[in-house]
Amino acid sequence: MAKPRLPEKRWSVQLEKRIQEDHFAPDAPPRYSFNPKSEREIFVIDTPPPYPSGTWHIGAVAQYSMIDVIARSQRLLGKEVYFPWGVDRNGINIEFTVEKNTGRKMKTYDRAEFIDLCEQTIEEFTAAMRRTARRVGLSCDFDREYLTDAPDYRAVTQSIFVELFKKGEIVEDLRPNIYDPVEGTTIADAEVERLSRKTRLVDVRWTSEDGQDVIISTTRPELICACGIVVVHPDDSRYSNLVGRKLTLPVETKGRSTTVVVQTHPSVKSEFGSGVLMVCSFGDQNDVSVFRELGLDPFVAIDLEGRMTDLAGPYTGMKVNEARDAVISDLETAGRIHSIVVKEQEVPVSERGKNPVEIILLKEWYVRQTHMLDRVKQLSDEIFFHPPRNKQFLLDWMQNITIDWPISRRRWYHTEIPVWYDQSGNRVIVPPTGNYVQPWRENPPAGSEVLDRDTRELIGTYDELKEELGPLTGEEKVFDTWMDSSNSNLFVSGYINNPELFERAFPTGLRPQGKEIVRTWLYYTLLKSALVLDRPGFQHVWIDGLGMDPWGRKMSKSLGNGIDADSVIECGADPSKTGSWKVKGPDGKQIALKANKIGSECFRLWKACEAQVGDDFQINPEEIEAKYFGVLTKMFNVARFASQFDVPEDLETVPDNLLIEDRWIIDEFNEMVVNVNTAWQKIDIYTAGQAIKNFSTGVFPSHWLEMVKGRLYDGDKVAAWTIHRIVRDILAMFSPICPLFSHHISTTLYQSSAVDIRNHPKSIVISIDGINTDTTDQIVEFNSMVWKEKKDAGSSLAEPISGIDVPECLIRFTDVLTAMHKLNF
RNA sequence: GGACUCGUGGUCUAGGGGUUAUGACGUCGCCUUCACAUGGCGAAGAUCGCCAGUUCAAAUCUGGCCGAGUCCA
Repeated sequence: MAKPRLPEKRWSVQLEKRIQEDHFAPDAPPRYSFNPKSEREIFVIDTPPPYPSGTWHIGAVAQYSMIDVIARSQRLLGKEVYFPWGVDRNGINIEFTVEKNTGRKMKTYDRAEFIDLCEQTIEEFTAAMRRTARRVGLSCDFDREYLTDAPDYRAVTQSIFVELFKKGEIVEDLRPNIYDPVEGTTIADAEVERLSRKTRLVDVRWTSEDGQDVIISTTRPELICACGIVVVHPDDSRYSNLVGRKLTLPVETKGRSTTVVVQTHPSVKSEFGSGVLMVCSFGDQNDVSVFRELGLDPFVAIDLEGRMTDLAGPYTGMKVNEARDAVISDLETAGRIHSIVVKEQEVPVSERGKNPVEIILLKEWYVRQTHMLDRVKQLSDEIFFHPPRNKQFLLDWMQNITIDWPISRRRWYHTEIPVWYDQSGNRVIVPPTGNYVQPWRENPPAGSEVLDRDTRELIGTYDELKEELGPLTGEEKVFDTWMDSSNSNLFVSGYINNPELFERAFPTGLRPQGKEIVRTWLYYTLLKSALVLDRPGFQHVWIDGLGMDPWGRKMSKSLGNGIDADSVIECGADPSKTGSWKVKGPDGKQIALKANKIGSECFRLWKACEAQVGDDFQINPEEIEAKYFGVLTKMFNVARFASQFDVPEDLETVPDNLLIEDRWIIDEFNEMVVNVNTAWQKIDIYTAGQAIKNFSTGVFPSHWLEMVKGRLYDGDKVAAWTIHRIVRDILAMFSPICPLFSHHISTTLYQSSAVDIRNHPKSIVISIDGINTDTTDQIVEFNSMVWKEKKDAGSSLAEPISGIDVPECLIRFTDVLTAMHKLNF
């Protein structure tokens, strides 16, 4: 046997790691940089900028590798791909981390000092994330890294804010807001989640003006002071005599009427409690909508610190929980408690802080959205969704939207709202486009404009009016981080910073993301693109499922079923470093999973071939190794086998003396090429992966290779051409899925890297005379039959056999099959 | 409580009115060492979650139920 040019006997994670390190070495050529001036079709991917929190969830890494597969396959199709590397660094998470690390609450710090601490901390996390990104072979343009907390990014967020403010799409208003009293900030609907808690459902006896007793159930007795009305269901005959009567509030209050009137409302559930509902400003979203519907004036019962206001009379100044206890005990003393039941209740809490939220009247900034929902939906009809059914998540969410998007937050490590107020408070100053400003610590830059605060009418330039504005007050509030994130497509496509590129790149080529953030990231982005440009934000939206534990449950700390990304990627990176995972199963028992070798290429191959886009996928390292490491080994061995035969100088020109078996395998290969190419164009990773895997580990080595071994060993140039042409092209098509693997083999065998190829392999033009759609099945069937015969006869495959005829349908393959099996007649 | 998605051999998966229901992993038996035991041949293993309906015909369509998951109230 000639010496194979691939010296390694097999694919290994050690080898993978060496290739990876070379590939991303500081002095390695920049293979993946984006050229905005390129003549090629521009394809911008609006990658989800990960939030550096210390660990990168394995499901997210899997998803990110698939985005890389898309980026690489689009390059292979000849497009100029911009696969940005962005990091999302704004937000309350890092503030919490700093608070936890230092044991000090944010508001005890000097603002500038706290911001510096956040920046340092997030930079450490970011560095780890950059390493992992390269380790899994992401072909991002790392040199153009963008950070959402950097001045250039924040400038875009602020500029878009100013633009929308001038257009009247952003307004300031006093409205009920969801508020986290512990963290002291407003949050949006999308940031609320529900936790199950034990709550006391208190049945309180109220009395009407004519002396009737009425039982009203409530979990929020401390809010009786904010009760604006009592309602019953219009069909509830038990209470029809009450409607229109007045009830006396059962607790002491201050500065308000001591009675409320009873009315009917269809939202009341008659079977809940006594069927009588007190509506307070604001116990929950239903209260908000009833208040709005009936045109009631809300009472302010809870202040920004989460304490009761003067309205609560004797309870003024108490925290909500204290007030609840006090009210219950006073009601008890007054004999007004009918009963108390402890119930499981779902309590709305803030997603980040897990604190029970309150609804509070606050002056905040809003992006108007309720008037845009139809338009956003229309525009989204122009976008291709992958898979189409996942569009439903977006539609469902949009159907639930009833209020505008509150965007101001009372936090610090976020993009500042770029507004100053003049002395009178009637005029605002906003910066010119492209500036990043921090109003809490600086004055407006030159070129700022002065606008009427209500009408947004331009009054003049800041430079002219400086003197008459009086001392300015800078806005202290900041933006919801989704205000930054929802610009990501505009930012990466060149909006504001590169108009020439933007012209060509928008709507952004692709938004890939997980389905769990459809209601936030995707929706807000589409809303922004609609408000700013009245255009769809994307050409394609690719919505993937979530990575689950081996039993199909969400991975979470509380379940103890998490699997760390690094442990899978580094599994087998040196022989002593095998993987073992202790995971809590559904029955609560610890289960140990073990694997010897996985690595990033195997991990990527698994995700590409295992899960259709959009479905949740179970992550089980044992299975990844068992099912996919062997595929890499097989493909590696095929290439290694080929590498012992000289590579023809011209792999482009098709030899005119191909034998029938060569033309047959080329015909099979051609079919695969077409399938893979079509799949890449449709952003269908699964189909492409399956097609490549099946051909490369199936009929190609098992049948064709066995047929032509003899010719190859005899130095047949035509067989060598065929094997090298096919292997070379397979590597190109495979490079999006396993780039390091393909890169290594292709550079070793063909002196040029598969990952640099910018045109998809084409079908090889040949005559298919003598080959039809059944040929492959017939060959497989015949070969299997002969192998079985030999096995049954107890002879080795290398031994001759007699008594077998080549069937009529394969008559043109007689020579090759006879030689292959050593058939004697 | 609601919406959406999903239930196909032990595990994962394809298919989507008529097929001997696809393939992979695993299991079992046999073989082999000339690229590859990371290989080859073969076997066992599925009433396609349950029930009803539509139809000449249902894993596939419809409805209900059960189970899982995600999201929401």
